[in-house]
Amino acid sequence: MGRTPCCDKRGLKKGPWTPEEDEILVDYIKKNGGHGSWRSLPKLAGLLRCGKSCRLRWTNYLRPDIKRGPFTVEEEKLVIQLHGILGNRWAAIATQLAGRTDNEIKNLWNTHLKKRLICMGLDPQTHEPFTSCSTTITAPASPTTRHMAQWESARLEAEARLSRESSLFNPIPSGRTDSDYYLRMWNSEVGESFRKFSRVDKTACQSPVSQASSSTKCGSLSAVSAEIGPIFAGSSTAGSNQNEDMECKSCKSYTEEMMAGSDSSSTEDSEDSSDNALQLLLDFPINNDMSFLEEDMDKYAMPCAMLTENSFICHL
DNA sequence: AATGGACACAACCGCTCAATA
DNA sequence: ATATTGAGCGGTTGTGTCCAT
Repeated sequence: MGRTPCCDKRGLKKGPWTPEEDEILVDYIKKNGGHGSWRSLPKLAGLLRCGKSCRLRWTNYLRPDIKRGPFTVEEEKLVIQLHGILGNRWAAIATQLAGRTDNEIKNLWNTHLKKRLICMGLDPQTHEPFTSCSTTITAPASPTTRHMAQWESARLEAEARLSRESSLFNPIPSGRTDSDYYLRMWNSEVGESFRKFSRVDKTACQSPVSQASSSTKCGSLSAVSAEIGPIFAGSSTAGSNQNEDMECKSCKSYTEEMMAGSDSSSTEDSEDSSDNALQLLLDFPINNDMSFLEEDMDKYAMPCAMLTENSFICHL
């Protein structure tokens, strides 16, 4: 089927919008209680712009609910976490960040976060360590890289468990994509537990790994939280400060903080629960026991996209 | 002060999808 | 069932700004 151009481009203006054009567009939308048909809007409003251009200008810049200004640390963390689940689905990610546009998030990712992950030795697309191979996971050479690989492994395990536990209660409806499912999950009670425990919970930090392994069979939401908590709390404490792992603005400083966190864990009071959590993370087996993924795979209907996205799990 | 590279952001392009005739 | 259209999405590019040399 052929495609006609969205508009007759002859005589239409391109490039940056002027304040006058912005005003015309905003006035028109205000007066008409909405944009109506984008295709006809430019003509009706008296703009020499393509409808597509008007829509983009409105949704990315002029909309009254747009939140301007730099991204907060929490927002950056959320983008990274959601990207790990949703991939490059910027619009879907944007729905989780009030006032942020897909374009803005995409730019943030391409200019900051992607580079940060690369510096951390992680593939920005898969969030896997670059060092992983198709059959085995080998320990990265440097402690920092190894640490990040462990962090990622912990994240993937938590995601997998979260998925499996949640699927017991909310089977994926047919016709919905896996990532939609994860987004829904993210907004669910389970996701809330996930997010809550991604912040440091010192009590949970003291929970041993055995708690996590035993809870995989109990199927309760609290159990999911209990097992995710220690893992993510551990990851969060890996930085020099709790929950500060994404705060540094450069890869260098980030790496330094990671190193500082690792070093301190061996010297601080062993009763410190956050240190216990850090130790737990550092002791996370590099040849991770992912057997939990193989158990009753069919029964739990692990979404294939996730397995593909986290390909090394697939190959274990 | 001039210049060139890096960076950040806005905007455009092309594709896909859903709705509709 | 098929063709057409409008809207939305993600990738890419263009441009302005900053900073180091």
